Amino acid sequence: MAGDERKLQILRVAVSLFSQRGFRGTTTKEIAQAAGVSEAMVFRHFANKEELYNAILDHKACSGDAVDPERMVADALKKKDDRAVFEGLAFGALEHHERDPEFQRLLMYSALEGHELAEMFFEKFVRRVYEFLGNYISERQHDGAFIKIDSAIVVRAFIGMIIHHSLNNNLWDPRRRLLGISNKNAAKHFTDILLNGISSGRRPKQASKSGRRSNGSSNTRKQ
Amino acid sequence: MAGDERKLQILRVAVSLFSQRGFRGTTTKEIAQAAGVSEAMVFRHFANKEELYNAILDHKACSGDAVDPERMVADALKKKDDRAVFEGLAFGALEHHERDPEFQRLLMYSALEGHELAEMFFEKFVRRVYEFLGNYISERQHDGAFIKIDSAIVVRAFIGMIIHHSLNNNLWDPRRRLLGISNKNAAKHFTDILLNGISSGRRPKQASKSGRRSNGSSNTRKQ
DNA sequence: CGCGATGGTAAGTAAGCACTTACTTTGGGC
DNA sequence: GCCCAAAGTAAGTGCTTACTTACCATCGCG
Repeated sequence: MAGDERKLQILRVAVSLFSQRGFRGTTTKEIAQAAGVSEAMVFRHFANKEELYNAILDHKACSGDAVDPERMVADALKKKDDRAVFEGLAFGALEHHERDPEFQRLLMYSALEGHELAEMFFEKFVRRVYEFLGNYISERQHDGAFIKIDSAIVVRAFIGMIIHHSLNNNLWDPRRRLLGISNKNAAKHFTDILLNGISSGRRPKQASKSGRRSNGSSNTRKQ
Repeated sequence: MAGDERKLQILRVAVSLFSQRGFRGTTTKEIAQAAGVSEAMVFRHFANKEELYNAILDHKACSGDAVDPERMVADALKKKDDRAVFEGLAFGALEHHERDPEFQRLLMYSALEGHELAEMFFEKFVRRVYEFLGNYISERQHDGAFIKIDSAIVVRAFIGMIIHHSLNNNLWDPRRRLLGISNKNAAKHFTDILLNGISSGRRPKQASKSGRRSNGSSNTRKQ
């Protein structure tokens, strides 16, 4: 196998293991075994374990995975289609986390263990979401569409619903014992709550066509 | 130092270290040193590292820390004072997480590392919150006070705002770069958004006395 | 053919790990 | 004052860890 090929393969295997067990909990031997090579090969491609971990950063940033949430809802932003903005962001994030659950674990471990990866993600991603979404909300407040409230609080509330839901699905309750709904439904209902929560004036009380028999332990399953 | 005293001290030190570095990342030597005793003493009181970790469970459950969120807002529930119910829960949780930030880290590590502690917390705490809060919401929907929507989704949305906010304060953004508000304000605004979001009929558009100059990067500091 | 760059390994090494053993100190009751 | 249990330790044990060294194998190329 060619050098660069092997290097990438080791990195991918490492990402998977680091996301499962964290940096401290993953041994270089495990990584080598999972990649089907000897430990020495790992250290030929990466000077040490730390460098292997840091290489994830560049890989995740450079490879196609880098999502730009602002561009994802760019036209909705231009059209001031609030529902499309928030639901689009929510759905995009939920789908992303479902497709790549490893990444969320990796980030959580990274934050807990205090690695650069978490800090970088925060700076390059989270911060920007707060900025552009906060600005959009401010704009709509100026339009009189939203009530007056610190836009950062609104962003936190909305991101909170989404991230917490993903964290539940990926980490705490993967069997969906508490709540099992499709990402589309989740995005829709979170958006409903938020937009109703911050919209000013008369609101188009939605017909609740998906309003459900609502007892506390209902467990909507998708499909 | 008496046996039980020392045992408790070792346990407390262990909780602190486990919360900082996780189970795998904490060595028994470190625990012993932090407790000011030799490693052998740790193993006199706890058969092995795993048992020491599991002892945290009993300790956290038995000691006064065990909060019953349902009882905390019991009279608000009885009076059907929606605002008091949600704001009380939010404020209680936020204060608890601020006073004992170790616990949230411990839980996150526990969930990632797949320990019993996380599972137990989920079963004994999270599940019950979803149940009683879900039931309350269903009741209020039946009263016609809230719109029709799966109550579990509402619970998830609200818990999401709170937990995500605490997680930001404790883990991702302890310096409050994105949002620095008092727990009281956070609880109030999250409750505003949620109650506006799910209340049916005419709503008492709150006067927004605390509505703030709202630009995207505002950074309200408490005090 | 030869030969050097490249992909790969077996077998280390020193430090660190959870856990043990064999021993010393201490303090309260008779 | 003596005794013994309980509190405490120094110095291991065997295993694992991150990382190294010294060596093979295969291939393209003159």
